[in-house]
Amino acid sequence: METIRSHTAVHALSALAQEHRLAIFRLLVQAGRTGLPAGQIAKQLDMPASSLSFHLSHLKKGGVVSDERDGRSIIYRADFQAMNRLMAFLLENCCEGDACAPADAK
Amino acid sequence: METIRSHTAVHALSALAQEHRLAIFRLLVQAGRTGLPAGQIAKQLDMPASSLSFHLSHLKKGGVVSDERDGRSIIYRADFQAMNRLMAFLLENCCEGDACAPADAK
DNA sequence: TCCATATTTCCAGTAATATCGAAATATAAA
DNA sequence: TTTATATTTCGATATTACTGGAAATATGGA
Repeated sequence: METIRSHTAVHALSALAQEHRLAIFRLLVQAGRTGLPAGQIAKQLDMPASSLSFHLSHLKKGGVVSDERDGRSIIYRADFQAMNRLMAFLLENCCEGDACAPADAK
Repeated sequence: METIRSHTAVHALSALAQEHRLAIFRLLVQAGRTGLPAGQIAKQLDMPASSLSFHLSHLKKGGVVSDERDGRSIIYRADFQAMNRLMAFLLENCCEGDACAPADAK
């Protein structure tokens, strides 16, 4: 797995660091590979189309979701690879190689 | 492992969603259980004491680091348990129980 | 072509966040 | 008790983010 840069991680994190966007992302996580069209997300989370669109583009720029047009809908999906890279980055080189605190903390 | 609430996750994520704070956090991750005094962090990342303090308190409020006074220094440590909870929350109930996309994406 | 549906872009107002010097606080050493 | 060190709080300013209605764009169906 390739490693990411710090500012890439910041973008991903700030994409997720907002109630609405986190809710959108988690909905997409649950939807899995199938994903969800924007309209479905708007309906399930009860938000105005313009707000949703604003947040979706933020999530996309942050690299944590992808989009694909399907007819007049646009399907959004969580990017699981990106998430795994982000998590690896957060705990990179942890604990100076000692008995690993993250692992023990589980 | 207990589960966290959405707004707890947002606080943790926005704590990490900033270049300086992410750098501080990753430094603390590398330091492991030992942690680092604020002054050491300031020196290694070359930032003004007031800025560092602002960011440290943000990280603390976000629950991703803890602090402990030691003489006139204050030792900061990454909270690995909190991180594990956060990561679990992000991928909660993924993929409707199908073959799991996050696992495959590794 | 003309209309309906799905989504995005634009805009302006409002709110939240980042910065860092100076002053304040807490602890330890002389 | 005076002085030095470590860190935080205050305050003013600058920047960035959030919101949602209205208009624009893209697609598909009649």
